[in-house]
Amino acid sequence: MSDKLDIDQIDRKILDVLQRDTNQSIADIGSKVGLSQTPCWKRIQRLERLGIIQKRVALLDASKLDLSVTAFVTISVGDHSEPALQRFRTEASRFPEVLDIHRMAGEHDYILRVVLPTVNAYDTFYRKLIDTVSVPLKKVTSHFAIESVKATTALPIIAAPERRLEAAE
Amino acid sequence: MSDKLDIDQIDRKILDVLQRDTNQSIADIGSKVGLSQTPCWKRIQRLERLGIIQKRVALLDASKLDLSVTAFVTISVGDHSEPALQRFRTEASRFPEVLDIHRMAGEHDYILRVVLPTVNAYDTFYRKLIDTVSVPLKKVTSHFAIESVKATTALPIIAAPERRLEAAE
DNA sequence: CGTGAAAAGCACCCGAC
DNA sequence: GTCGGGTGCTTTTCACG
Repeated sequence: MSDKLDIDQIDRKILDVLQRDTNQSIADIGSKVGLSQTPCWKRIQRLERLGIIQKRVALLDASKLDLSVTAFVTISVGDHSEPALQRFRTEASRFPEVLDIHRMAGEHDYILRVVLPTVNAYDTFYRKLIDTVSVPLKKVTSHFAIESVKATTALPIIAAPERRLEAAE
Repeated sequence: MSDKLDIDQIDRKILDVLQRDTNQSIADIGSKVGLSQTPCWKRIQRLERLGIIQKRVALLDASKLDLSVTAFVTISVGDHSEPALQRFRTEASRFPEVLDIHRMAGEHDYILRVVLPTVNAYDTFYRKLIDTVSVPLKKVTSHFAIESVKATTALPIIAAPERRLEAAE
């Protein structure tokens, strides 16, 4: 009824292919990982059943949707009681502009990644956030990203690809 | 030959559905946004052609893949000349552990989001990074995430859903 | 934009090897 | 694990209103 969580190298290859592009037939994926349709399909089913494949989604181009401002907000809360923390989390999570919330070790309690159309909108968001969480925030600092150098959702699951020696050197 | 970048409310609904789950038939999506198959399909094609839908991917569960450590690394580079910056970017981008690189305004030059199996692995990564970029780094600070409170790839594209009044208040 | 429908491809599920 | 095959859903493409 339940599977062990054994993931071999072929499973990892399948995952790596899928986390980069799900627009491929199972036969295609199979040939990329050295498997024929049937077993490849079975493995994918299993990986989905195990929850290792969480979901399949479309990634959109933020800049083409008027969402050019990314900000990281570091927050130190003033009240560390459980109910206060819980309230902070659920309230902050409600904002669709807040894509990620990480609880941190050390200096800050939380880091939020926020995406918005303009810096102006950030100001509005910022006030609404402080208002809504109804928890005293000790320190809130905003850091704005100007440019995205790299952005991927693909996890490093293949045994770190050996860096090839540059041919041109 | 080319389309204007006009996205109406129905397009946004389609995008919102797709950025949460691509495992649905076009008929399903259509019914969710109030469209029948054919026009819904045509809109999706257009959104793909325009590059607003960048790609379709599988999202994996990092914790089930032995990738429980997330770190944010803030970096200030010592040499701001173009070739040095360029070298830093391309070299840092090569690391599969580095999921995101943002160029920042203000205090830090860059923020990296790094995913790794253990804190031990972070140490190895850290040294390799400093070694590889071969650019003097003025200041490198590591911030570790202990817990993920929220994590989504879904952009806030629907006109901010009005916060409903809580019924229980 | 809608309907209806046809063609092709694919996911999905066999059983045999 | 492989292969071949079959069924039904879906995508993709029509014609027509």
